[in-house]
Amino acid sequence: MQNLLFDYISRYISLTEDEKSAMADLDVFRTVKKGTVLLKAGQKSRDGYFVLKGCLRTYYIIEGEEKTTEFYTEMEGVTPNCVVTNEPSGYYVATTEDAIIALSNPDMEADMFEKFPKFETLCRILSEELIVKQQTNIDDFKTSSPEQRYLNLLQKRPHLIQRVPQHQLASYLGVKPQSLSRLRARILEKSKS
Amino acid sequence: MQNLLFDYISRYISLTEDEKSAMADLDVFRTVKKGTVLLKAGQKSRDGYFVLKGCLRTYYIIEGEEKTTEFYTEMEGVTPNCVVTNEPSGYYVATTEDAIIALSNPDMEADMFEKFPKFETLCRILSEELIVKQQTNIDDFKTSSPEQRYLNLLQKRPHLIQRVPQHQLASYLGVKPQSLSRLRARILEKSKS
DNA sequence: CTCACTTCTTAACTTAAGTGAACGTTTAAT
DNA sequence: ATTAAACGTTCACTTAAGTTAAGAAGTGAG
Repeated sequence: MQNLLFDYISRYISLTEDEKSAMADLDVFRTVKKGTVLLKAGQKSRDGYFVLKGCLRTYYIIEGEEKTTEFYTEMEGVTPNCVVTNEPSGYYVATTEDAIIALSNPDMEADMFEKFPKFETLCRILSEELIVKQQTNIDDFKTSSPEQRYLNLLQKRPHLIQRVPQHQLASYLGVKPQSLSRLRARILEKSKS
Repeated sequence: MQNLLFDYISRYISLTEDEKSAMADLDVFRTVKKGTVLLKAGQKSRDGYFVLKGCLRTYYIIEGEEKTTEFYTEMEGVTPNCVVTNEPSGYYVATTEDAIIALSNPDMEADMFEKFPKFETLCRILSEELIVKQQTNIDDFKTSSPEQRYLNLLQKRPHLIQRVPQHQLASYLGVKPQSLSRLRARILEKSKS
């Protein structure tokens, strides 16, 4: 597990043995069973989650209905709004599979930043990269129809379609499960002719 | 202008006179006429834009149609994807009004980070904040209908509706101009009864 | 192993957005 | 000032998503 994380970080900055052992001392890894809710809407938490294995899902409950807004798989991380704003979380975070995650929190980060300024650079770079990814994401969503979004997902994250329940996927695509079924049937129909 | 920017930054970190004058030396301010395209899709640029006055719009041209994805007004900034990824820009950036903006670019930032590490902290904090804002944004969009989005906008950025042409607003809300007209008529009808 | 529950799909009907067109109004260019 | 272009609204029609309901398939708890 350690190595997965080190390899990931090494893509951005080089790590000395000192830095690696400081990270190891933090004891950040957790194994989490499928279906575990890590954070509930309305709660405050200081924890960010980085997925080493498995899948996390963020969702809202609006008028009794779950609205899935994102899936996080290997080498992706979530920092819930509450960690940054110190207000109650807007959404739930749960595992959709058995998972291994790394936890982070602002205090831990501040410590690391002080000891190893390099980590702050890492975080800045990761943040900037994430901003671009998020922007691309929202732009793709805004500029395409549910059908296009599904085809897009099929291209960009084909594994997701296998890995997560259809009704969560539907909600993620911004439609009802029935519409996702229909939309897939429609696509299949087109590809025949 | 300087002071607007300093005041904004002071919300996050305190600035010494040294730091202020280093910033002043950068000569970042530009006045831009309404309708100016600052960046075209397909181009590479190293410039980020921070709006001091006026309004910027980002949009795609997809199958000959403009798709507006965001408006940036006072004290909001855009860093086009190309600045971070060094790939061609996905979208256009243009002014919708006469504007005063501050330019930034990675080289300038790197210089400042070296001289004043405080600025890297500032950028990290701003980035983290932006990530949360973006997430909230996309979540709101995903979990609501065009009508709800319009009502939401009416609450959160009422000025935008006055400031910006309807067809750009429609596109921003994910519908055609005709649908925005209809949707507004529908809302008006409801509020009567 | 069975029963209950969740999930996925299909169908018929309703509602809202897309499309194409018309028309009056505003804006911009010459 | 005139004229063309762009803009916003309305309408009739088409298409796709929401809703409600039903049934088949898969899953899990006891």
